[in-house]
Amino acid sequence: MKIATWNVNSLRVRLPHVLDWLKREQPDVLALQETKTEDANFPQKELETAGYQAVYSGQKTYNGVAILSRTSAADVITDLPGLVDPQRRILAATVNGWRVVDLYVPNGSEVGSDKYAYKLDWLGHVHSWLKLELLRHPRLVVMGDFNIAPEDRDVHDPMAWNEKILCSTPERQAFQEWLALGFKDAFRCFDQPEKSFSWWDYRMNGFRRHLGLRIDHILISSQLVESCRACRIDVEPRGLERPSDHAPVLAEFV
DNA sequence: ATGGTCGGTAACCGA
Repeated sequence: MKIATWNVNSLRVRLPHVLDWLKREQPDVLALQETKTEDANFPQKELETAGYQAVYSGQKTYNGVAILSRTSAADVITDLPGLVDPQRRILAATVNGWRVVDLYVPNGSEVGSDKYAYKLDWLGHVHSWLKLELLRHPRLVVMGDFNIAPEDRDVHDPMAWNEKILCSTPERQAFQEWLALGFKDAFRCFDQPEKSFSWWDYRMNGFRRHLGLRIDHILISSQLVESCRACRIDVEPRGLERPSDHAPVLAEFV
């Protein structure tokens, strides 16, 4: 079983990269964020031709999540009980006996802003729901764009980012509270290169200068830890012409 | 030096 997550920043623009990457990596599951595509315009045909089924929860201009899979997805959820939110950021489905949760966590804009309050509130709601989801589905994967760099080693310049958005203590605390439910950060289950990042700002030549953050994550439930064999970030697509600002993250299981 | 670059959509907003 090979699973992956990728914030594509517009599926329409990135479809060629996604199709190339699917062909090369052949994941069983790929969770996408920021598809920015209404469901009616979802490129179902192109993905089917590549051998992938898709479930999705899209909206125009902003947000949008999708789960691509080789086998069919069941029990699809797009909204949480008690969380009324027009923003399409959540998608859960059962694939091949695995519960897969695809999240596009709010960015939060700036510490102290309305969007920041929304982010923390959202993280709290999802925390409560994940607690239940973990009871229902012992084999649970939660992956996506978390918009949180969990530790200073996940930040190219921790001093510059100190208590800034994506790095603030309340955000990191929320991440730790999720882990405390019984998840492991798959990436940290293995030795990794220093300065491993998954997102680089388009501005300031961020990628070329390695000015990145690790904000895209794969959380795995305890039951899956034993069978996890690898987790890595594939920086290759970030170097392509007209790239997403995020790189895909993959995890492999026996 | 508080900038810069994308994507979507049509003057800016969000990231």
